[in-house]
Amino acid sequence: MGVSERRIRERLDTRQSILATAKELFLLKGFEATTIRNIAEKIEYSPSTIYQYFKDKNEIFYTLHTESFLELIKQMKRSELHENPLEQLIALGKIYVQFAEDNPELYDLMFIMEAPIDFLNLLDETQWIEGKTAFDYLKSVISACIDKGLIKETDVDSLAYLIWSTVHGMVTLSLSKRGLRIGLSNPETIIDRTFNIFSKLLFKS
Amino acid sequence: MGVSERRIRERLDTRQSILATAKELFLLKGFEATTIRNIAEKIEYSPSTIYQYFKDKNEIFYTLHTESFLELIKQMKRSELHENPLEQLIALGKIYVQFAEDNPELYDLMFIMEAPIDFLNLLDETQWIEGKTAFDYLKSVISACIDKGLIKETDVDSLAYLIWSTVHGMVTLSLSKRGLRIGLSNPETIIDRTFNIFSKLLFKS
DNA sequence: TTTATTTTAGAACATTGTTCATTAAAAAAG
DNA sequence: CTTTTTTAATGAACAATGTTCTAAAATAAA
Repeated sequence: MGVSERRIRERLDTRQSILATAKELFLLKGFEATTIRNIAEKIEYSPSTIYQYFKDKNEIFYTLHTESFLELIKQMKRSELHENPLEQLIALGKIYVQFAEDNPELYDLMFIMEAPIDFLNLLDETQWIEGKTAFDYLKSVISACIDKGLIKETDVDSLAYLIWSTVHGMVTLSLSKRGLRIGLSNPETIIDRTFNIFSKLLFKS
Repeated sequence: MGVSERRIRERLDTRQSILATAKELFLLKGFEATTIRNIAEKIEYSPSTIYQYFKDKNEIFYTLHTESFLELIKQMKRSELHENPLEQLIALGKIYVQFAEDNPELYDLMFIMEAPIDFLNLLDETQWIEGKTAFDYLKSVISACIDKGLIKETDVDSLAYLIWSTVHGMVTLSLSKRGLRIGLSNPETIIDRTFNIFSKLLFKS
């Protein structure tokens, strides 16, 4: 009997349509402005139905956060087009910044909002695998740089954390609108210029 | 007639007690969890009274944000105890990180939350003076380093933005709990170690 | 003492996330 | 084909939120 299989499929479809609609509305109106009732209305279900597919709003956040990491990792792997690990590392930084600029709401979900991490706590997961995967990838590229003598410093953890912090910092200052209106001469190019200086510092040492 | 003066004083007192209570509750329970009704109850006024002193919740946020900057700037000036601008810059970084660790909720308000900046937009203020003041202070210390030949790079704007981004990045990764659970060997010391590497990079170039 | 002004309170509104009892639908069993 | 059981979806309801509005209380001015 393929009946139960069809039912499982239908359930997954409904679940997916909830997620897709949630994502669409989030990107359109932001997280705060998107309500369960909004999502329900769009997929023509009652609000309470959504709670049969997701425990609460945080679980929707968490799921989208996980999905978004798949996309980020995919983008990050484009850096492998470069042979030189140094160029690869620079490409990685640019890809990361680009991803954040292209998907500010998703970036918020992945790296700023508390909801996904709270949900992780609920699951008793000791590791944040999505973040760890991306971080490990960064570390592997840095290790390659070290192996080829392109970077003097050898503490990979700290180096990776430094690089991540820097790009994350630049990106979040932009997203939170703190990078503007502080008297910069060319605010729109500040990330590029800062990125270049940082690269120089990193490789000339 | 000192009557009207007393009334003005009383109004300011009430306003201040609203702010103090708001701050106390924010620090205690976080922003989301603190409601207008909470604040009202604590100062033994009705919720609607608060709206005679503040336009809305965002104005309370904005005012606390401004107050907090006074405290941060005050802390930052402790760096002047050092003679050497290089040591001063390092002290500045440590003070900044310390401030964020000591006052995570306030840091959120000052550098992450949208509310204060939204309120700035409402006021048609083209400049974020609180942020600019702190940023200008950082730039002055960097300029001193450059003048003494302690840093090779000369683009002060970018250098300042780089340093700010890096410490801001480290701090926000901690506050959003993204720095843990990614497989670091000693997560509790990562900020210190990263800070040291960054200092080395900055001054040996 | 009366009038005017300012300050406070109380009730009410629209929205929010979420729950729960009930109904509708579908599948399984007879 | 009918009945029973399981599953899915709904609608009403709850408590809490920020905020507004009208009326009352308190205070100052006349």
